[in-house]
Amino acid sequence: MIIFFIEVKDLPESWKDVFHRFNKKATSSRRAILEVFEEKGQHLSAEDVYEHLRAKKKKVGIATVYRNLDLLLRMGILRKVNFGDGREHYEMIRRAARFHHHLICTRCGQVVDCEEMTQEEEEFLQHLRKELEQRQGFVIHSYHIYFYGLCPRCR
Amino acid sequence: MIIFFIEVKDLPESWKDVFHRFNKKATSSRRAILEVFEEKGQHLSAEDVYEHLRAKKKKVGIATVYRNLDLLLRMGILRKVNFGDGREHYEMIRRAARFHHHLICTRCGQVVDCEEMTQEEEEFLQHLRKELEQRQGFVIHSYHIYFYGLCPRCR
DNA sequence: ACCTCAATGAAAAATATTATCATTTTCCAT
DNA sequence: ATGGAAAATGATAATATTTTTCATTGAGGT
Repeated sequence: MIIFFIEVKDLPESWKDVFHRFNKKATSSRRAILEVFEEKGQHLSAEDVYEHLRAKKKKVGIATVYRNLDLLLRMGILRKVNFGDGREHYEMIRRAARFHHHLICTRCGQVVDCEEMTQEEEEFLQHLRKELEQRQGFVIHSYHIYFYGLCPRCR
Repeated sequence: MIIFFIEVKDLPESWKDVFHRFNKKATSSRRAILEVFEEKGQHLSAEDVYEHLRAKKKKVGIATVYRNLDLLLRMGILRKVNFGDGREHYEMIRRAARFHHHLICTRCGQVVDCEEMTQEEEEFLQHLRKELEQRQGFVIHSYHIYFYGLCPRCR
């Protein structure tokens, strides 16, 4: 019984610890924003997040949304992605580890997440990464592939 | 003598034909913008292009720069690239064919073009493309890889 | 429970991009 | 070459997105 209690209490609380590790306050806005990403998932713009929060009756100012998207970015919880529609989008890196690439329809703008790669693909990219690191003197910590084309409906 | 004349006259004129094929006028602004990309090269923002034009004593309104970047995009001469700095950048596709990836320093924002890939790399990406096309029902016409990390000075 | 400082909301400001419209330029037909 | 129709441009206004300001609120340590 006690073990059960610790489990359900501990799991949703873990973000709090993350904020504390960064000397940031685990405010209700921040938790609500993370909740949106966990529920609604992929690549949301600031406006998207703002709207989803309103839909959940959780009013957070748009400036706070922007501030916290940037914070979560610097904390390494979100990453920026861009589909050429004039606004920045964000997605959880935890999710990005599984859904790595993006396929973008250049006609209707639809964006599809592509699931994880095969072993072979993973190895290839490690190889390419090492080669670029040597050639350019960079330390590469991540990468992102965008594929452009026409979706089933537009082709 | 006649042949010589045709040659030097024809080569710099070829953009004119491209515009005509699209039923667009080969105006001096348009040619000046293309000249900037041919001289200054990679991934310029609208503002970058505008500044380079002024430096060349060629005054083109910023609105015209935006309009023509969009036109050249639709004509398939430029492509958009994005480095998360809040503005769109453009580069020539002709050049993109050789300089394919981008390496972005997440600390100072420096962007490095990476030269063309090996045969092996090219084959791998063709393979990945075909697989995605089948899995998602897309027709993929291009792709773009961004690598993120720290440049030699920031590491 | 209090106190401090970070976080927030509302609104203004800064940036980037697009639309409007009168004027200029291209280019086709003469 | 010249004239005229239509497209392109410049200047500016409008819009969209993101950031800043500053007074007020709230989190979390004591």
